[in-house]
Amino acid sequence: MRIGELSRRTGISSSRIRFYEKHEVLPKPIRDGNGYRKYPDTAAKILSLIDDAQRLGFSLSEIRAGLSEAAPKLPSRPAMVKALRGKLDHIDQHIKEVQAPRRQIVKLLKEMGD
Amino acid sequence: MRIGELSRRTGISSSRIRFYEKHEVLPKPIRDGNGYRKYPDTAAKILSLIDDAQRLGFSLSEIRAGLSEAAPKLPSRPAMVKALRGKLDHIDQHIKEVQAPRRQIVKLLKEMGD
DNA sequence: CTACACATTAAACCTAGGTTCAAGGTCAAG
DNA sequence: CTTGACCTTGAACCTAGGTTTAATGTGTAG
Repeated sequence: MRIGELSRRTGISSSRIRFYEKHEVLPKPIRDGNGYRKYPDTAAKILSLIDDAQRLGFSLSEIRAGLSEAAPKLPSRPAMVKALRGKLDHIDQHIKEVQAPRRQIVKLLKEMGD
Repeated sequence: MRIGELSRRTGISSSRIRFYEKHEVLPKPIRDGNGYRKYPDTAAKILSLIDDAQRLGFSLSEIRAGLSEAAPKLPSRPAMVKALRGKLDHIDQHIKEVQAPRRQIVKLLKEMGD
């Protein structure tokens, strides 16, 4: 599929897709005779993975690192499991970090007799 | 106190303090005869509040909004309580948002028989 | 042949949140 | 009266993560 369809399928703008390619987050696709990018169906899955990861708070360089480990045989089970575990740890760490100040706020409110 | 001491006390660089003033996050201090900024002791508390709020994931414009409500009588109880409650809600919302994908990862890992 | 959607590139622009720089003023100590 | 630490300003620069624009090529339908 071409970049426009990939964009439509994933809801990610073409410029963003090119941006990811340029910054080596998304692997370079092959080119058609006319020079157009030609993506395999798996590209949509990879893009969605990237999008999900970003929403989980991963930076593009973290995603790049995680993806190059898990890729190129993208749905290779052990790599996938490892990546998922990594994400889980990342989220849990994040929640922990955010709960310290949360507890402090609760304490403050309690002290204010409220 | 002058900007250098405020910076030392709070661990926030002078340029960052000037940046906050310029972007109306930190109230403009009075000026000394020589034009130097002269801060009251409360400035350190306000700055620390800003710093804490940022670490909780608030943007400067959210902080600006929250602070202008709570300020200028900074430790006015009802405003303070309101601000703290607001922060609490914000954090809880954030945790909620992050837990949806977390559950999905857990589910995926389970499905992979792992 | 023309129109129109779609593709290409490099480069400029944008927001957020700052830092760094250049050119200068102030002030206390020696 | 010079040195050094501190202060002032505006403007340029930086990273992240993109979007927009301009100039140009491609492919298909009427």
